[in-house]
Amino acid sequence: MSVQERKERERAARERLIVATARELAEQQGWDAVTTRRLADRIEYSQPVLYSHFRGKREIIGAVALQGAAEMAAAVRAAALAAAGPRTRVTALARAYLDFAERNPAVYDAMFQLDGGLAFAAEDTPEPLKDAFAALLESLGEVAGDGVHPGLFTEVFWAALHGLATLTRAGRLPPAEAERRVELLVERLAMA
Amino acid sequence: MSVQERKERERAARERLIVATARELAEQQGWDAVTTRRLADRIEYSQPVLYSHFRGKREIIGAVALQGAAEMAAAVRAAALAAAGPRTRVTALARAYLDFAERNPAVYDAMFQLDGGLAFAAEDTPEPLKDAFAALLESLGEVAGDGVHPGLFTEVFWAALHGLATLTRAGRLPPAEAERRVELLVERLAMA
DNA sequence: GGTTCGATTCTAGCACCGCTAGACAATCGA
DNA sequence: TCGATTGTCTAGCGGTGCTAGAATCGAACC
Repeated sequence: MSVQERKERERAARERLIVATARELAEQQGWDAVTTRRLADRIEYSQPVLYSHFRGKREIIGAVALQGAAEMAAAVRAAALAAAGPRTRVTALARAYLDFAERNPAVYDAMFQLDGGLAFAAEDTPEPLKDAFAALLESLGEVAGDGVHPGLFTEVFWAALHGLATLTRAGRLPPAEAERRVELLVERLAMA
Repeated sequence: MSVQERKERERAARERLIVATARELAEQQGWDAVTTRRLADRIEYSQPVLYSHFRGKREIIGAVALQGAAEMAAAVRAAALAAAGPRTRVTALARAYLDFAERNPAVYDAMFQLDGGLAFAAEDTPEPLKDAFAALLESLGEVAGDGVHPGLFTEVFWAALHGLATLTRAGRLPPAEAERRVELLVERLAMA
């Protein structure tokens, strides 16, 4: 009985170790460096062990993505909570979002650039993903403006943030004026 | 003399064939299917021939990206030219951009999602890329609004379009309301 | 026209990838 | 203590991007 439970605990711990190690390796050297061999080596198990926890590499990426979604939701909510009015709340939210993307590039990639085998905008979308969107909606909905559907507005605002995040990180936009771009975006999109 | 020229022509033709074939294969089956072996097979040459034209696979992706940038610039300009006022011009531009991304997903990926080894927002940025941005700037600059730097405004608008394009295609945004999102974006961002 | 020689192309192979079958070892229940 | 079950590993498959060196071709000269 207790033996069974101990095994399950150990197994769960190992699974967390795999995800944490994959994330760490990805942040350190990029997702290309996250090979099943290297990952297995780091957790000090052989390759097939990974496949007893996950169907394959993409599912590991998906696990990192879910973890990231939860953290991002928390970060966004924390930033929004610390701000006073709707307008400053949106600015804080935008900064928090972009800050998260900049500080966790590999996790952000797992969430939005790589194929983690996750469903989006569907019934079987995992809870953390839906919640991350909900976190955006909470603050953005109140500045959608009259007659504008809050969900639709959130999608547009989110897309803009996503575009800024990815283009900036890919070197497509000069980093120097990132802050001015955020200000312009909020000023125009958010109806105070 | 003429022999040398003929050889150069043939060589240039083969290079175009490589790029066109890579693009075609990528659009048909995705970039994952574009392996050096398959590509070599399709052009009816052996693998090493590819490496006498390009340093590696990433440079082939880069070549497709440049081709795509030129086409996108043309598409955007054509759409803008056919529209009357500044506001309708911007709407037409946005639709043309998203339409290009949707109809040429592999090319769009080569331009913005994959590593084609191209420099951006720098001195050594290839001409087609600078020109594509210029095409956006031409129409977007006139709706930047008072006191807003046209370049900065273009960057923000472009980022929003890029976000919509990528999130939609990745299944992160429901395709049904794409048009409404464009309308909302233009309505808010563009100062008529 | 035959021969030489340089440019061009190919064959074969490297190290690595994601993934898996089957051998082996450790652990549990009787 | 023994047998069965569970867990883990070794070894290997077919694939990847890329390259060294062999082989072939074709242009130029005698």
